[in-house]
Amino acid sequence: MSQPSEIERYDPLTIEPPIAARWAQERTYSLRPGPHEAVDDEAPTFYALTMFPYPSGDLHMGHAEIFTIHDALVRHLRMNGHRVLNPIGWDAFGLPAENAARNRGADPRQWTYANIDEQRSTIVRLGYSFDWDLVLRTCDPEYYGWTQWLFLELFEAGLAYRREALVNFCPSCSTVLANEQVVDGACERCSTAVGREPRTQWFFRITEYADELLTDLDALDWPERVKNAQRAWIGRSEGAEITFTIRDPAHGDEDVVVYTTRPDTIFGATYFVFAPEHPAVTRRMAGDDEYAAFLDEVSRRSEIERQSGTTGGKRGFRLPFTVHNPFTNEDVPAYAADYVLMEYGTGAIMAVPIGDERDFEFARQEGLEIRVIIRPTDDGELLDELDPEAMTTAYTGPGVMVNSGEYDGLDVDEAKRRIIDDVASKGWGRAKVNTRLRDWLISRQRSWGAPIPVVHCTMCGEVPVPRSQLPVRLPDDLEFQVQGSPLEQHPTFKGDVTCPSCGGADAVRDTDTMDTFVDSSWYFLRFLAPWDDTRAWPADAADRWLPVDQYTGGVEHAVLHLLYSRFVVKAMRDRGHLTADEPFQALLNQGQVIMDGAAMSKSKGNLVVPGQVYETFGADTLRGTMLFASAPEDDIDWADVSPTGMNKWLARVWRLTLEQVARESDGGPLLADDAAASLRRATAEAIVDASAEFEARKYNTAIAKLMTLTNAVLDATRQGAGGPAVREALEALLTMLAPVCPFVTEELWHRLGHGGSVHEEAWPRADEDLLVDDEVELVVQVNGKVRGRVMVPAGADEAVVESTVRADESVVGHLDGDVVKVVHVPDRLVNFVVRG
RNA sequence: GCCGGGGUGGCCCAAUUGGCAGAGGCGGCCGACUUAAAAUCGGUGGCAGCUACGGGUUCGACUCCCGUCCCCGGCACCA
Repeated sequence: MSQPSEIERYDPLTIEPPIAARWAQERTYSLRPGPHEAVDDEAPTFYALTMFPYPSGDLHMGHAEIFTIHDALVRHLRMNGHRVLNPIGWDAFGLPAENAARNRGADPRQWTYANIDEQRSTIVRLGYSFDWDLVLRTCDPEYYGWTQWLFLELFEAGLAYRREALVNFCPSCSTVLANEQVVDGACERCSTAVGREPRTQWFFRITEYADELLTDLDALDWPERVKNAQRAWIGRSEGAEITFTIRDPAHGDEDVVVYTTRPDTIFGATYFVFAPEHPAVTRRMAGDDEYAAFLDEVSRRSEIERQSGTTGGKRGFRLPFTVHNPFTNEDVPAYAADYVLMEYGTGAIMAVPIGDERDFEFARQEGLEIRVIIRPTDDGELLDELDPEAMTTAYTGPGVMVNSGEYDGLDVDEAKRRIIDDVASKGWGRAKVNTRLRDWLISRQRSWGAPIPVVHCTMCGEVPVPRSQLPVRLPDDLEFQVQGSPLEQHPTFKGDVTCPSCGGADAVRDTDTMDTFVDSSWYFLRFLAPWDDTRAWPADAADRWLPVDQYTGGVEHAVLHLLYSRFVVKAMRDRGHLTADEPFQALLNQGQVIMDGAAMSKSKGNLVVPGQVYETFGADTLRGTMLFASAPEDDIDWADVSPTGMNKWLARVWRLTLEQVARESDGGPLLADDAAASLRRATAEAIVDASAEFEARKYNTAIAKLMTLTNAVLDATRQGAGGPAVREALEALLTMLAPVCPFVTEELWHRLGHGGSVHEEAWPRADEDLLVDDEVELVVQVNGKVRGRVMVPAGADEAVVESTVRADESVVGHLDGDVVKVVHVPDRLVNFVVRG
């Protein structure tokens, strides 16, 4: 038997770095031929993608988790014969770089690239098998020139347009603020109250695709909660638009349209509400100081509420005119109130307190009439009439119409249909589908982003920059420590341009940049050929690889990034640049890495960084710990996991392998036949079990199966014996562990005498013959309680089982009384139902 | 309020979807080796009443149904 002292210690810090360096240097994991090349090959293709990181510093634990899950998937797929596209890049434009520039005078480009270099070396060190020939950074002109191309495509399709919108504006800093820079309604830098200022902004017309974005969700293999979040965000509803009339002796009458999902309740409309900024109201109220004050208060308040998440009560303003309801032919009071939003529907509503909780609350608050127009029913049975005095909330359940003229007695659903028909035939309105999805505001008054490729000419108006002049480069010498926009104030960027259309000099560049979500809405396409300076992506490659087969990333992007990417793919499809309908077929949201039940953060002092782990135990231990801690979708509480335990297991695998190597060279003792047979069986079982777990991407339980196999090897070799069965077990163990712990498995594979890489091995197949049993153990239950177990021939029928049980003294004692029924599950259990 | 995910040994967590409740790990305790310690190795976990609680369906329920409690995450005046 080998003495422990002769066995080399497991020393990951020595074995890992050279292997990592070799993989990076030799481009071991580059896809060859590249993704842009068609291959005549039977290997199935698989596009695996992780949400690319933002380079705000070195990798954190969250990155390590997402990359580890992703890399285990990728390596497992490769071993199963897939041709895997596995690129990596950086989402490199954005506010943190600009803030570093403003606050510390750093050059955002240097700051960003330095962080990317750091992240890149950590990625290499941790053994993630990305394709280093397919790398992109969204802040490179070679990338953002094509982001600008995308803008032009959307512009030409009529999907990019400009209109006025309210933006956050700090009067003291004289700059526009992003939403996250507004804290409790004040500027985060100077605490001045932030105003909402109208400014002309670029939008992408994502609402054009609302229906398709909604219906196509059904076919995606995404977590239900993400699909639900998108459904809620799109917010489709069916109803009607109905025209009411403002009765205003002072300014004249005017038609005003409302949107409602409950046209059936129109006879209960006892007042009318406009959004405070509704043009029909602001026009009439111009010069009214009281109204101006109301508007101001409401806009400020809504900003605070939006930031703090509180709802508070409703603010209303009684308007000096009435509104006429075409159905009841009556004039009702008109209000402006903050609970009606200008951006949704038509910005005006008919208020039905009896049937709408918000209207009910406002009516109570203002002492307005609550008119009963529905008689509740339950399964068609009439219930008591509603009593507005006694009600504390609106009634939104089923019922029949009352006090509703010709519609009295109709079921609400029927009334709804009838009223929509009548509205249309009388010319008072029409059926209408609405969504709460708004067009995507992409203008950012920031300078570390892709410039919007448009020139504003006094003669020609908005003129897109010709594709031949892309990219519109960000100047190298931006001065960030200024008030307002650095791009706007740059000496030449804005003004040094002639109109691409008329050639006139009376033109300026647009000085806004695009939302960074634009950058990330198409990067998965650029990966197909990031070096190609003749096109954004090769269409044939897009057809070959899209949609992405597995996208892995955090839930924080449940709506925006994932929705924008879907929109871009559909728009590009309609422009003929690809044929896929969707960017990401399957989505995996990994859990968070937390600490003691709370999010990790520097300020809480509970931050663990990957370096602390891999510099102590090595990358394999970090990776193994991550995957073993929980299923990929579940959170990992770092306080509950044990890198030490993982490290001990890997050291055990190390020792067992080297002992076997030593035995083979010294000619050590062989296992007894029965020990060898039972180890071979354990190996076959482990292959079957672990393979299933890997297929299901349950890496935590997959590792548990590999630990079980390790224990079987340990058990078999306890007396120092070895032989082919041990080698077979170890080789199966190492190949299956390879996707999780790529370094130690590679090293041990070589120690076992193999010249090639373990990562190029095929996934092991179990010898099925080893798994068939002649005899199986059957559980014996009496009245559902386990009373014993018996050995029976595999596949034994009920008669054989029963006679075996009756011959077994240990259980037969429980069988006194009449056996009423026998339930037999072959090879599993038998249950005797006894009475008496 | 709405939507989603949970509640199983001291702890993290499994359980082929209705079929032996504990796989794997952490920790603890006991033991072997050692002069001793570390490392390594072995052993060790719920009694008729056990899977948050109360009912139900079933030969059989962690699993399905009804009700209740608690925890986490997201959305939230969208007419």
